[in-house]
Order: sequence, then structure tokens, then C-alpha cells
Amino acid sequence: MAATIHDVARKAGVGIGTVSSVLNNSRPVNEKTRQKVLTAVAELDFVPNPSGRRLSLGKTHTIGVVIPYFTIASQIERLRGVMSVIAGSDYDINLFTVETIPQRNKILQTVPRRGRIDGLLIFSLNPTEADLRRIHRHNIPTVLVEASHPDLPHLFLDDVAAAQTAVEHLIQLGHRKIGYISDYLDDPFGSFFSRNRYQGYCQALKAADLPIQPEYHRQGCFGREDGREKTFELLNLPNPPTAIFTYSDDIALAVLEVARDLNLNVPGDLSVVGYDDIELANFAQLTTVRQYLFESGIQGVELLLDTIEHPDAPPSHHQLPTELIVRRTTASPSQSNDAVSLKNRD
Amino acid sequence: MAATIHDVARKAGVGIGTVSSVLNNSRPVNEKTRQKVLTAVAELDFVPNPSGRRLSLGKTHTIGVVIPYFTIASQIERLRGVMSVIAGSDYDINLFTVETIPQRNKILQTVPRRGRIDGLLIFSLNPTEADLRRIHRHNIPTVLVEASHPDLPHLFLDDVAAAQTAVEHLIQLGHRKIGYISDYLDDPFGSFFSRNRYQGYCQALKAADLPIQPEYHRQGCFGREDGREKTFELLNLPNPPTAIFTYSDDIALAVLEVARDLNLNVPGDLSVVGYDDIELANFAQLTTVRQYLFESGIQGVELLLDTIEHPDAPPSHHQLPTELIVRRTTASPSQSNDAVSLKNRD
DNA sequence: CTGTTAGCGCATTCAA
DNA sequence: TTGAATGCGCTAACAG
Repeated sequence: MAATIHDVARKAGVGIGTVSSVLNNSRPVNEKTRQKVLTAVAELDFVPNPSGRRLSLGKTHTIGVVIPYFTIASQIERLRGVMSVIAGSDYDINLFTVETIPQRNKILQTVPRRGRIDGLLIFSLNPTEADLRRIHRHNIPTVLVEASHPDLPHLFLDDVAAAQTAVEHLIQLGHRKIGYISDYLDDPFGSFFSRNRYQGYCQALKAADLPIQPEYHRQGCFGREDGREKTFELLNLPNPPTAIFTYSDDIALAVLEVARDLNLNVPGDLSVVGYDDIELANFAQLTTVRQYLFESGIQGVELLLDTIEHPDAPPSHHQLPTELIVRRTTASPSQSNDAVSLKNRD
Repeated sequence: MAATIHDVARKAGVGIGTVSSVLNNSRPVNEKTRQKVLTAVAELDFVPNPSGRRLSLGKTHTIGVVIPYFTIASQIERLRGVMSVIAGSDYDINLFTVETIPQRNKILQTVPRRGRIDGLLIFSLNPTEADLRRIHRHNIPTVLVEASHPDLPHLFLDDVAAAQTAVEHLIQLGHRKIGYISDYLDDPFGSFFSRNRYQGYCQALKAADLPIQPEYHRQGCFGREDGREKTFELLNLPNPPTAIFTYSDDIALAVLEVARDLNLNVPGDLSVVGYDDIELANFAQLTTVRQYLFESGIQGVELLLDTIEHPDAPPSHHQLPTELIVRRTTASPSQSNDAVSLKNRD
């Protein structure tokens, strides 16, 4: 049904080798036969079958992108960065989103293989040692973004320092009761950022000689609804925090929503700091840790494209910058809030 | 380097036909040899090379998704819907984002082909007649979402009616000067939604015997920054509108930002209505037209999967519901705003 | 400069 | 029940 290289060759009255040569500029072709081939190609609306090409070349011209937490805005912005550079290349993108552990395992077991993809970009997921062995055995160029491993090129953040800076900002404003809402510290997907940000939070408190109060730390928060719930828990404490730091902007927005529902004034009654600086953070005037998401997507593919071209170069590790962006959701705690428990407001 | 079916066959001491049979359950195999093959597969960590399969089968097990305006939140929510069903299937997703006209053309010319994909999902793009001929010639199952063509299965909205309802809502609140910020009416990608929503806007005005004032209509707005600019233009008119309807929530959020920058009270001084009901709309308490984006992604792939299975069924057309969600950015216009020009505020 | 051929990895048909 | 041979569409090496 679809035209093949043989159809083109027959129509142009040449051999298939010549057609292939014309299409790929792989060897000099007489200008006249070249034109004959080109017209035949145009008339038949011929485009080479990628499966044939791939099988023959042993390359797929395809990049796999593995994305957990696809519902989270930050991952989308990274993907946008990826697409912005891919659109200009002739690579195809295979998108894999992972929502569950079995899915994660299946993808990491079956995807990193020759004949399937030429390179793999993994967001926010730390491969296990078994995954790593497979990646190396199949010799698949692989780049990690927002994750790290000594044997793999990757883009990482200093989450500990960034979180510490964020919490120090709150401390400097005068806050003493600072809550932290995090994902599970032992992330089921094997990411460390939740744990690292918690560590930064603790370090900031310690450096200021403030106690680390377990009831101020809520973990296992995933998604907007969880965020609302954890916020309620924190604000309903007998001695509620005057500021809340969250591990993502998505969650910080949920905190802001709850504050609005409770008629709490932000930042007057409650300060909020997020993490990511997604596009919405600006709209919401959220104080947050910027991590240049779009840019990280761009750098990620570029690093991968590089690795594909130079597979034997030692894996390079790049630190992505972070920056505390102070907007309008943080201020000094008001006196009243210290005295009046939230429960009395309802 | 990577194990092939021959390696497995050799290791198991059988022929490649047997290995293939075991892997695909394509014919009965003696239980004992079956086990031999399975152990060999496990020991070699063998996964069939997709290019080989595809070439042999003439199917790719891949779905192409073409997405223009990838920077717009509504498209992302659709994609999320798509991924939520694809994750449970064994199809791969090839993602194509289109940002420019040449890119659009290249993709529509080269992607819809056997050997490349088994089915195509196109968002918000109306194929030309030439595109259509190619799609039919190559017999590629194709589904349109937020677009329509009689010869193709598609999911469409009644944009005219939805926009009319939105503007009627403003009229009922007492607004007489209603601005509309749209994309180009003649969308370069060949979409009609901008034009249709404009038509709904006009119909609502006409039905209420209100004049259609060209200066209240700003077109060519794409992206947040454009949105801010167009908003400024409208609000700086000698006789500025008291309400603004936008063709997307992204733009409506830009209007809200400008209003905040200008210290305009929303909805007291200015009412705003968006379109899409993206996740953020709820956060911003935006009155908007909901179009069930996530759901449209789900229905889109499901329709495509259906079409792949039953290629000869007549193309079915489904209308997606819309609903006006009234939140807190619309109210009756205040008296003062009628009298005081915005310029005097600055 | 160009036609022919081998082979990429697999599913499948044909023999056995 | 199974092994061997064929062909999917293409690129590249080989031979002219």
C-alpha cells in the first residue's frame, strides 16, 4: 500500500542502491539520475519506513523520556524544555510516564535497549544497581535530571543548600515555628530530593538553635488534595506554625488555598515558601526556590545528545543553580498569631 | 551486543521459530521446551527488538500525538489524559509538538505513515485537504481532538454556544462594554476555535441589542506576555470595557495579573471570564468555560484505539460538553467604573 | 557512477 | 510439535 524504495527504484528506472544514495547523500550520484529519483520520490510521496532504516542502521533515532509525577507542573516544564530542542532535531521522542512502582520497574527493564531507543532521559528517578547494570550492559546513553549517580551523566541540584536557604529566609524574618510538608522521605521511586530538602530544613533550624519539632513535619504528601489535608493538620496544631515550607510549588499553592478558605492573611498570619518556581508561582506571588526547570530540560537533552555522540566520554555531572525568589507570601510573623490559636478563629 | 532471538534459540537448543512461538503464544509448544526457552530468555535478559517486530508485523504499536501550542496548560491536561490510558496499554507514545507552520507541515507530511505509527491523535489542528488525502491514502487511523472534519473521527466542542453563554453571563450581570481577547481569527494552524468563540461573543451581543465595537476586540494574542499587552490596550481605551472575555484561561490569568498591577479590583472594577478551566483556574477563582480537558484526552485515545481496531467503521463524531463555571472574577459592574476612566487612576 | 546482494531481528509459512 | 526458509524495508558493502 505505502510506496517502498523498490517502487521508487522501478519508477525512476534505477536500482534501490541509487535511491538510497540520493536520499541519504551517502555517495555521489549523477545529477540527471538524481533528478529522476527525486521526481519519482515526489510522485509517490515516498518517505522511508523507519523500521527498515532502524533495523538496518542499528539506530532508532529515538530518545526515551521517563517521567514520574507527570501530574506535577515542574515535570511538564522540564518536558517543554526537552521538546523545544527536540523539535529542531530529527530525533523522535518516546514518552513514558510512571505512576506506580511496577510500572517503573517494567519501564526501566524493557526500555533501555538497543533497537528501542538511542538514548534515555530520566527525570527525578534514581536507578537501582540492577537498572544500572542493564543500562551499561546494553550500552544505552542515559542522562539523569534531578537525580544522580556517579556512573551516569546527570544534572543535579543542591537540594540541601537550597532548602536551607529557604528556611533561613523564614528564620531571618523572625519565624520560630516553621512547618515543613514533604513527600515521603523514603520516596518509593528512589528519589532523594524529599529527604535532602528535609535535611536542609533541619540544618537551618539547627544553625539557628531552633528545636526540630516532629509535629511540624508532615510527610507523605502527594498532590493538591494531600497538600490541603496536611496544611489543615499543621494549622490545627495546639501551637500552629507561623510559616510553612513545602517541597513543591504545587503543594504551596494548596497551602495558599487553605489559608484563603480559613480567611488567614498571607503573609500576615502565615508565611509560605514553595520549591520549583513553576509558572504559576509568579502568578500567585509565591516566595519559592527557583530551579530553572525549562532550562534543565534543555540541558538534559543536550547532555544526552552529547553522550550519544561521544559514548566513551566520562560521565559529566552538572549542578543546576537554584535561587530563592522572594515574592509576597513571606513576611515577619504578626504578634497576634503567636497568641491566638487558629481554633479560636473558626 | 544485545541478545537476539538467535542467541536465545542457541542457548535453549531450539530453533528461532520455537522461541518466537513461546514469546508470542502463537502456536502450541511442548511444556518442557517452553521452559527451556523461558530460562534462556531470563538468563540472557532478552527483550525482542521492536524494529524487527515492526518490520515483520507491519505494525509499530506506536501512537503519534501531535500537539500545537504546547506551552498552553490546556494541551498538557489533555496529554495527561492520554498518558493515563496509554500507561495501561502496550502502545508507545511518540510526541510531536508543533510551534511553527513549516514544522506543522513537515509533521503532517511525514508522520502519518505505515511503518511509523499505527494511529495518530491530533490536537487543535485542522488538517488540510492534502493532509487528509495522505492520511486516507496511507490508511492511518486518525482522531482529531478539539477540531473537526466530516471524514475523520473527532471530538469537538460547540465553541460558539459556549462562548455565547459566557458572554451572556456578563450581560446578565449588567455589563454593556465587554472586551474580547482572541488568538488570530484566521489561525495560522487552521484551527477554528478562535473564530468560533468570537462568533459566540458577537451573537451574545447581538441578542442583547448591544453594538459590536471593533476596538473591544483584540486579536493575535498568544502567550502570557501578549495577553498582558492586549489587556493594557483595552484598559487604556478612552471608554474601557468593564468586563473582558478571553479565549483561554492562560490569557485570563494574564488579565488578572495586569488588573492586580493596576490596583484594579476584580470583580469590582473589572470582570474576567476565561475558557478551558485548567487546574489553575480554580486556584485563581476564575469564572470560566470548562471543557473537561483531561477527559478529552482519555476519550481521544480511546476513540483512536477503537478506530485502530475497527478501521472500517464510519468515522464517529462526539461533542464534548462545556459548562460555565462561575467563580469570583465576575460581578455586576460598579457605577464608578463607568464614569472614571482608567487613565485617571495612574 | 550504479546495480546487485547480504543482512539487520523478527514472525510466519512450509516441511518434516 | 518443531526446525528451516522466506520476507518485511532499508543501508552499505561489493562488484562492475
